[in-house]
Amino acid sequence: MEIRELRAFMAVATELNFNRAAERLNMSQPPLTRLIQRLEHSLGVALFERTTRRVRLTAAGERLVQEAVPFLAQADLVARTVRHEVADRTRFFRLGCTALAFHTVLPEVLTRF
Amino acid sequence: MEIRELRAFMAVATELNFNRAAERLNMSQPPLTRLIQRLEHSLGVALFERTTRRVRLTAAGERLVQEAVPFLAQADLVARTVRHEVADRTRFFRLGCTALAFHTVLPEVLTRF
DNA sequence: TAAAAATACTCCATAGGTATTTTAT
DNA sequence: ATAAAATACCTATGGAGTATTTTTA
Repeated sequence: MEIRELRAFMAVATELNFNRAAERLNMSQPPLTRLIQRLEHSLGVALFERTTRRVRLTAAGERLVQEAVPFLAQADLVARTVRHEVADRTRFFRLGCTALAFHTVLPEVLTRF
Repeated sequence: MEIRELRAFMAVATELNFNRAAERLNMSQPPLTRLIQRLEHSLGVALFERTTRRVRLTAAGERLVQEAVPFLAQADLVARTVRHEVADRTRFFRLGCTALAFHTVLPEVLTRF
């Protein structure tokens, strides 16, 4: 189970149509079908009941919708949190020096960081 | 950011050594290095400070450890929950029939499910 | 008969492995 | 000098696309 697969799953669960979901995901329908098949295989569970006319969620699929929404939200939060950690900790500063120092003292000083 | 990458990250964060982490993950060291590089790139953040002698977590890396542990636990929970949904709903039964019915009535009955 | 999912098939990207290089102690 | 991460390179797996087939309402 990968995050990418869950995003694809949510697109299909929302549209209940593989073609439209694929378009929304900027991919074509066959790869999306295989992505969902792979997810179903890795979970050992059918997520959709599909005929060529209708796509419906199975009970397991309904449950996954409930689980995936907060889970994907948490995934976004994790990424944002880590990025912010850097923003909070990184401080920029400018360092000026004379033309002479530029190729004498400066290189040596910089190697210490 | 993918779940697989986070698992690899946790292995390195735990071992603080790419070779041992790779072994633990049943892969070789170079692909692991690239996996971590990809994760760092997708987050836009350095997670480790590495020299050839020492691997240390950056501030962002420390933060990701804190985030990844419960996140991966939730990922496992999601998968288990979905699988259980099926276990709870799926009921097996045996269906016997005569040799004659096997190729007369039975096929037609089964097509209704 | 038409709309939509699945499959077949091809191609390319990328993941993984082995060998090598680089680097810090 | 050595241990360990990074890089180069190659191969093969698998991911994406196009075209086609299948299916059911």
